[in-house]
Amino acid sequence: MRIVFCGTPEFAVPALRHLLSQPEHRIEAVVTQPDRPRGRGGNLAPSPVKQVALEAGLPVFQPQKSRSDEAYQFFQRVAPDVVVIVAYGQIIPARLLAIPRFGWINLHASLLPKYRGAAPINWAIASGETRTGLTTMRIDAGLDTGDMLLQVELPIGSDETAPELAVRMAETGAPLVAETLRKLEHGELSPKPQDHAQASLAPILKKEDGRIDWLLSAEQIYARIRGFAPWPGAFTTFRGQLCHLWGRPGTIERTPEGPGTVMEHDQRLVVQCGRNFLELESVQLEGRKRIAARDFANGARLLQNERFG
RNA sequence: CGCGGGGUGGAGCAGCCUGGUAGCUCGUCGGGCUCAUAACCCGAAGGUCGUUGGUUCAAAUCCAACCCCCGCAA
Repeated sequence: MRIVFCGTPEFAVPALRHLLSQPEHRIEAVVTQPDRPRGRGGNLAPSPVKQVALEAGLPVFQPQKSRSDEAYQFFQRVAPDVVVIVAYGQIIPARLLAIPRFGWINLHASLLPKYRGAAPINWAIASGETRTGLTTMRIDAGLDTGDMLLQVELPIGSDETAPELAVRMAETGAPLVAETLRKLEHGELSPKPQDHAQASLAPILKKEDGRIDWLLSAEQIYARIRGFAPWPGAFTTFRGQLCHLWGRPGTIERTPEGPGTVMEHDQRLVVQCGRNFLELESVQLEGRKRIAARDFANGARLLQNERFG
């Protein structure tokens, strides 16, 4: 089939590479987000998908807005059989959806209808899920509301972080996209409507999502540390400064002092949570490097009953 | 030139505003104590205070430029 591939971040790269390796498909062009400032210097950088596309010698199109006339004309002109869209980062207007004969096929990183939206991997981990999955679906006018095509499940490791899971999911998703296209072409798919009553949202992460609520249990906070890595991470406030934390739940015998209280216990630095304790592994104060919890305790001169938050 | 914080023995920090012989916690090494210990006691080593230049009798401290790290914003 003649394909236009839309995608932006690292997550979309395995799917693109996999399609490139399939002789029965021809990728006519790649659509990705405009080059954006990256890193502290704010220098413009191409998206990971764009880099791969350029290496492969594919034409690249980077519309500022997908609902522009320019974008509409682009798809009209290329007239692909199908558009594959993986983590592109823009909503596709309805008038574009009707252009390709086989429609728009999306790879979404959750077991739809759960975790619709931009950050399904992060929210699945942060919510404490033990399994998740990938779904291929037809794009419709809604946000991840289209009919489902194929689905695979994946377990979430008990200590797995979002970037780690994302790598596994991207690799698992790549062949799933190819299988979806093959069956689509041969009429072997039976699109399945989502049960909208069971839907949940995984909205794009905001900085404030990373702020730790010390009333949550240590297990819940640990899930968020893993799910919100590497950004926004899990942070709190220490002596008026932003303070990122890493750690895991620990069981200790200690008299509760109130949520957020930091204390040294048996050579370990622990923080009381709503239930149980978070045992800190490392700490990063704003303007400083990430350091081991032990080093932090040595330098900070903790006061009795001092707390985070 | 987007805004802001920071670079001090091996690690983490204080000192800088109000220049005047470098301090704290931990670690390392030696010794002691103990049934024992990441515990405790005694002692020691280890620092061109990011770099370069300037001001000064005197600079970690004041001024300028540069390098590196981080937070915010995207």
